[in-house]
Amino acid sequence: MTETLLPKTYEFAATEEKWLGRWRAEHSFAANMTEGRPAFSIVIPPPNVTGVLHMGHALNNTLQDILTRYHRMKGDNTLWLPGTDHAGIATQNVVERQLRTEGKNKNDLGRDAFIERIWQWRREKGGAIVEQLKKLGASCDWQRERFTMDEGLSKAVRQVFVQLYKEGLIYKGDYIVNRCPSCQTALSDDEVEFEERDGKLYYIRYPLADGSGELVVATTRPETMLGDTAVAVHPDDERYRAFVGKEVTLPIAGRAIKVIADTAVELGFGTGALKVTPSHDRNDYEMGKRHNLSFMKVMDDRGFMNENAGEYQGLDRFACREKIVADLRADGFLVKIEDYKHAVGACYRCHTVIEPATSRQWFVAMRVLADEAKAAVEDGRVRLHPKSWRANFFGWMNNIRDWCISRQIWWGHRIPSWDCQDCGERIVEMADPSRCPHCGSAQIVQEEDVLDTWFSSALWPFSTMGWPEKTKELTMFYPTSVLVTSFDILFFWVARMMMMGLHFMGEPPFTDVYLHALVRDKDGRKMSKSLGNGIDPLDVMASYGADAMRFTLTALAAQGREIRLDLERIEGYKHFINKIWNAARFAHMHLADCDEHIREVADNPGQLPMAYRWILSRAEATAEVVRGAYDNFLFNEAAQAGYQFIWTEFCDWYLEWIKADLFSADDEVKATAKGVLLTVLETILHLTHPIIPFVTEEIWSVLPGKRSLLMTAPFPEPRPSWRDAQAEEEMAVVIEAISGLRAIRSENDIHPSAKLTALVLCPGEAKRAVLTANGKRIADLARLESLSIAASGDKPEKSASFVGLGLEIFVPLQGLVDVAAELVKNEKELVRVEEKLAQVRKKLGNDNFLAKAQAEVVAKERDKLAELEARLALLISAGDRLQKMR
RNA sequence: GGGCGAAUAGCUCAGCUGGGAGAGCGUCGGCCUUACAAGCCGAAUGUCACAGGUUCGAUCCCUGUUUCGCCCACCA
Repeated sequence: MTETLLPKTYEFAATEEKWLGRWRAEHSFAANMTEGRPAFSIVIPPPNVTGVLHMGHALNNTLQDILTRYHRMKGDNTLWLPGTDHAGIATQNVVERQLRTEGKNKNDLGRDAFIERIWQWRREKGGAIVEQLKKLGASCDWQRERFTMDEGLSKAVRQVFVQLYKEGLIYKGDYIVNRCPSCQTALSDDEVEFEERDGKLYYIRYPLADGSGELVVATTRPETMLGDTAVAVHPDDERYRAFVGKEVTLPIAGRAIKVIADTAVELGFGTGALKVTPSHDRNDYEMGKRHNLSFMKVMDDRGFMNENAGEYQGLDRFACREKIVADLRADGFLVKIEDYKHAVGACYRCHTVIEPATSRQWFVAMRVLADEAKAAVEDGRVRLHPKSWRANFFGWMNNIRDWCISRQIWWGHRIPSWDCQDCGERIVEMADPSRCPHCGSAQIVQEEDVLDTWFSSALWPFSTMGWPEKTKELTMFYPTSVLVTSFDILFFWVARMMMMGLHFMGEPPFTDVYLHALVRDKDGRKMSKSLGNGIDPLDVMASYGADAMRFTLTALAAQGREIRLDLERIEGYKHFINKIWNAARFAHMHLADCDEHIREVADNPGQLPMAYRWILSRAEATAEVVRGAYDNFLFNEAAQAGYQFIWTEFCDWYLEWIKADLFSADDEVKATAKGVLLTVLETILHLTHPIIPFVTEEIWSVLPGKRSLLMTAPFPEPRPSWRDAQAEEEMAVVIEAISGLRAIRSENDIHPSAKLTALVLCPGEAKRAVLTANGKRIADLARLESLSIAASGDKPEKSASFVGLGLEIFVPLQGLVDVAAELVKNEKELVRVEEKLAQVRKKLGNDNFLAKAQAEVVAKERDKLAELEARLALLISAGDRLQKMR
C-alpha cells in the first residue's frame, strides 16, 4: 500500500475543467469515418440561438451524449452533429428590444441593415448556449457545428423550396391567421395566449327573408355580424331542419344570407344557430371554405371597421360593438344579453385581443408528404419510443392541415419568389432572376415574407451533412440512427423531418425516435420563468457537478413518465459520485505502483477464490443489463444497475472482503486481490462512463499503466466465462451469516469493537462447507474472536440468536441478553413465517395449481415449503429456549 | 368534448412479456472499523387508488369508478 495523493473528496469543478480541455485538445469528439465499421449518428435538436440552457436541454443532451459515448466506445463510426436554430421571431425580438433601448426601431435601419445587425448580435452573443452544452460534457463534433442560416443550409432550403414549388406542393393562398392589431403582425398559434375573460353573449334575431319566421343566433362578437355570409345549424337539429337552404335577412346590413347545415355547430350550445363570419373567425373560415361562402372583411389590420361596415366605418372594433348592440336593441333585433366567461386569445407580448384575419400566405400541401411519413411509422422503418406515441402520431397525420410557411418578419430565409410587375409572372428558381423570363421586364419584386423557422429545421438531418451535394457524410451517416427529443415537438419538427427526408432523400432521416418527458419541478409543475420554479442546470452543475446532474437526469428518465426533479435527489447522487471516487481512491492506494498486467488473473476466473468469482459474476451480470439498457433506450435501468452494483456489491461487500487479502503477507494472494480489483474497477468505469464521463475519465487516468482516454477505450464485450451461479449462491450464504451476526450485535447494543464468540449450526452439508471455507473472513467482517461451525449440537443457554435460511446463529452473552425483546422479535418472525407457510401450503394443496402451473414454479414452491418448515422449527425451538431464560 | 398517461413506503420514483413488494431521500438506534461522516452497521414502514372480471395464481391483463396530470380541439 502506498500513500495516495488523491483528495479525500472528489473535486468536480477542477476535474471537469481539466477534461473538457483535454478532450478538446485531442479532438476526441471528432467523428471517425473508418471503412467497414458500423455507423452511429445523431443530429442535435438545434437549440434556439437565443436560448440559455434549461433542464430540458440538460436532459435531452445528457441522453444523446450517453448514446454517443456508448457507441463511440463500441468502436462505431460515431457522429453527434451539433448546431443552433436561427429562431426567426425570438431572435428578431431580441434585437428589436436592443434597438428600442437606443430609441430606434427596425424600420429606421431598413431591412438589410437590420439583418446585418442580427448577424452582429449572433456573432457576439449567439454562442452562449453552445458553451453551456460543452460544460455539460456533450461530446458533439463541435468542428461540424451548423446554423440554420449558414450558407450551405440556406442553399438546401432554396433547393427544397424550388423543387416543392415546381412539384405543386408549395402554393400561395388565402388563410386566416392570428393578428395582433397593436403589434401589427401575424402571430403563430404558439404566440397566442388564451385568457379567461368576462364577456357577454348576445342573442340576435335574424328574420327569414320570406317572412315565415326567424332564427336567433348567439354571439360574443356582434360587431362581426356585418361580415356574416351565412347562418349555420346542425344537420341533426330538428328545430331548424326546415330552415336549411332558406335565406335570412341580416339585420342592419339588410343583406340576404343562406342558412346552411354543418356538423361544426354544437347542438346543445346557445340557440343552436350560429352566425358565420368567414373572414373574422377561424372556424367560420373553415366552414366558409366547405360551403363555398363569400368572404367579407369588415375590419382593417389595426382593428378598425372598414368600408364594408357602412356607417360604422372608422370605428374601433369595441366601440363598434357598443354601437351595433344599441342599434340592434333600438330596432328590436336584440333578444337578450347574458354574462359569459370565455377564453379569449391575446397577444403574448402586449395582451391585446387577437383578431383573426384572412391574408395571402404561402403553404406546403401536406397530404402526400404526411402519408409517406405515416407509412414509415406503420411499416416500422421509423420506430417511436415509447410506442404509445404511435396512436398520437397517426391521429395527427390523418388530420393534418396544410402548413403555413410564410412569416411577416425579416429574420429568416426570405422566400425565393419574385413577381413580375408587368405581366404578373411568378418566378421561383435556384438563381436570383434579374428580369422576367416571360415578358423580359426588369420590374420584378421579391416576396417580402420569410419562411417559418421549422422549414429549415425540417431539413436538418441532411442539410447539415452537405445536401444537396453528395457528400461522404451523407453516405456514411444518413439516415441517422436515433433522434432524441422532447415529445412536445414531435409534430412541429420530427414529423416534418420525416416528410422532408422521405421526399428528398428517399429514406426517413432516422430509424428510432426516442421521446423523453418534460422536466418538471418536484410538484409536477412545468418549470417556467413566471412560476419561478425553474432549476438552472448551470447552478446545479456549479454546486453538485455535471456528473451528479447527468446521473440524476438519467436515473429519472423512465420511458413514458414525466420527470420531477428535486434538488435532494441530485444531492444524493452527488454522494454517489463521491462514493465512486473514494472506492477508486482506495484502489489507487493499492494499485498505484502495480503493473497493469495484474489484471490478467481475471482471464481464468475458475481458479479464483469464491468472492473473486462472485464479484466478476456480478460485474458481468451488471454489464449485460447496462448494455441492454443502452441498446434499448432504457436509461434509468442503466443508472440503477450501475448504482446498485457499485455501491452495494462492489463497495459494501467486495472491497471490505478483500482488505485482508490486500494486506496479506502472501504475495500471490495480494496479487490476485489487486488484479481482480483493477479489473472490476475498470469495468465499472467503462460501463458508467457514458453517464458520468468526468469522474470516470479522471479515475481511469490515475490507474496503473500508460493510458489513452477512457472515452475512446473499448466498451466491454460480453464475457460469459465470468458468470458463476455457484459463486453467487455461496456468497449469499456467507452474506446471510455475516448480516445475522451484525444484527445480533446491533439489537443487543453490543459495541462494534467488542470481540464476540459465535456458534453457527448448519445441518446442510454444502452450506456448512461454504461457511467453514470462509470462516476466517466471516469472523473478520463480523468482528468475532472465534467462530465455531457445526452440523448440530447443544444450543448455548444465555445467548442471543438469529435464525436464517438453513442456519442458526448463537452468540453467548453472559446475562446481557434482553430476553423480553428477543421474545417479541421471535414471536413476530414466527407469525410472518406462519403466514407465508399458510400461503404456500394453500397453493400446493390446490390440484389446479399442480396441474396447470409450470413445473419450475411448482418445484420452487416445494423448495419454499421445505425452507419455511425448517425455519419454523428453528424459530419454535429458539422461542422455547428464550422462555427458559426468563 | 377527443386522446394519452399516472395512482406502489412519509417524500421522489423503479418494478420491462402475470408465480416470494424494491431503491434513493427522510425517520429511528448504534458506530470517527486506517477509501469515503457526502461514510459504515442495523431497524421500522405498504389492503400496490377503489369495485368487479379473466386465471391454478393479478401490483402486473380486461372492464368500470374516483382522483390527478398532460396533449389536442376549443363552444359561437
